[in-house]
Amino acid sequence: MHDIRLVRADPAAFDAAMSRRGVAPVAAEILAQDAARRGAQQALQEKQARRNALAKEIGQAKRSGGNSVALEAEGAALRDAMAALEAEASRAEAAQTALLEALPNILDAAVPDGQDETGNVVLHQHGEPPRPNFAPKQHFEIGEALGQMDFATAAKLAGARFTLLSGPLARLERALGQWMLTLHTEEHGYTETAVPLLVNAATVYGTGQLPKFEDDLFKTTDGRYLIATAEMPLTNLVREEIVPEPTLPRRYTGLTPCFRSEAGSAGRDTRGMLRQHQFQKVELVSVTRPEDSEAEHERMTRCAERVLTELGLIWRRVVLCSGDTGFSAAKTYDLEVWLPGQGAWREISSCSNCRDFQARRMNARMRAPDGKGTVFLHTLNGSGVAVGRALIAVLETHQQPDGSVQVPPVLRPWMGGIERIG
RNA sequence: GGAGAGGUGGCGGAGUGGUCGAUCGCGUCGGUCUCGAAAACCGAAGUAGGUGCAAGCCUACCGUGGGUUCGAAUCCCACCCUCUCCGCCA
Repeated sequence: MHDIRLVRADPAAFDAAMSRRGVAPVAAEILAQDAARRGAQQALQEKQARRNALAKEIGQAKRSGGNSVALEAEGAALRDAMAALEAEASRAEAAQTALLEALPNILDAAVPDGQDETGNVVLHQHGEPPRPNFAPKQHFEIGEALGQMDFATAAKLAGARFTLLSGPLARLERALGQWMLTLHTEEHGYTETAVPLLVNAATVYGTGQLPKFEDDLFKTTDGRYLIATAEMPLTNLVREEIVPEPTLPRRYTGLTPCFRSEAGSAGRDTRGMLRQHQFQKVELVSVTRPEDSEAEHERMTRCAERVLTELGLIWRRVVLCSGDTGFSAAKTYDLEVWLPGQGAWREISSCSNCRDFQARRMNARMRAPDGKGTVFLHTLNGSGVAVGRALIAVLETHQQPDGSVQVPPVLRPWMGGIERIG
């Protein structure tokens, strides 16, 4: 959500910022609604003031036994006049809000221009894609050969885009999640948080998936939504709060299933467990003072990168271009991992600085430094990392010619000490 | 799911149609006193919108949204949430 004052102050700059997002100019219409709202509100408030004065006079008249018939008649007329003004004020406000809440966040100046993912820019690479002396398999070939990854049975249970893991692979998924959570809580200062997986509309609105992206979510019969990411509940922890500044930054992490209804709708990645309706993810969320979010963004991304490094994966950091950056984000780093079986870089983490965009939607604030009023917090979220995709990367990266898979040393304590699967 | 009670300012808790944005207590902040502190006393202190160069002024907000009324924290309706008891249940 944008600050209307930003639009008022410089409509052209606002339209220019939106044009980077491919949004047609909207400032003029926003300002028209704003003017209509203010006009109606001003007139309404004058009448409200008169109504309050009348009510007092009538009260006094009645107490002293006087006649108040004329005053009451004026009040009745006033009430009717106010109804129209009130309707106009709320109509204009709703129209203005509808425009503002549908607009994506303003991009950071450092975000490169580009239409789609081909415009993203690689900033850093860790390791080189290896050239193994055997033909590396894709994760589903490895998992199915092991007899521990079963898509047919998952389809029987739930349909397409679900995965059934069993035995050591099921345990490997658990080990990955447990190890990541422990790393972030014990070494990165995040607070482990167990959250509801079903959330209400206000929560979904707060992080920006509503109202525009409702179709991407699973909705329950009672009007709730399955979380698409733990970002939703974790970020909304500060919704409608005025957070004491000394408690910032707040860093939350959680391991949750994520549910995405849109996954697979484009027909991409139809084989394997890369793109599923349900997957596990360890999420990182930070809430900071405005001046700290940029540094926090770097820090958060490094926390996610450490996960990949310690798993022995080949990865690179990419800054998303204007056309690929998500709705709520001002700037996003994707971490891409090299998948030897697929022979491609694939996203395994996405770390975004949303600045005050979500905080405005949530009304999440802290006291202003000068003591006058409040300022909106900054929120950030990142995968630390996607567990399902980490499983894929571990399988493809550490596969052996005989079809077995080496367990990365950091996971062995979580795997009962075994060094190899298969 | 059934029955009942309740949601008021940071917290507790008054207030059941008219100077109530709201008594009071606690907590917080500033001051007086003190060598310093405590106590005591005095004072300050919500959020947002509109308007104004500003000081300020106006408006809204007593869970949320409607309604009744000249006037609603107070009456009516719906919804949300909390608590107690019963039932069911991992």
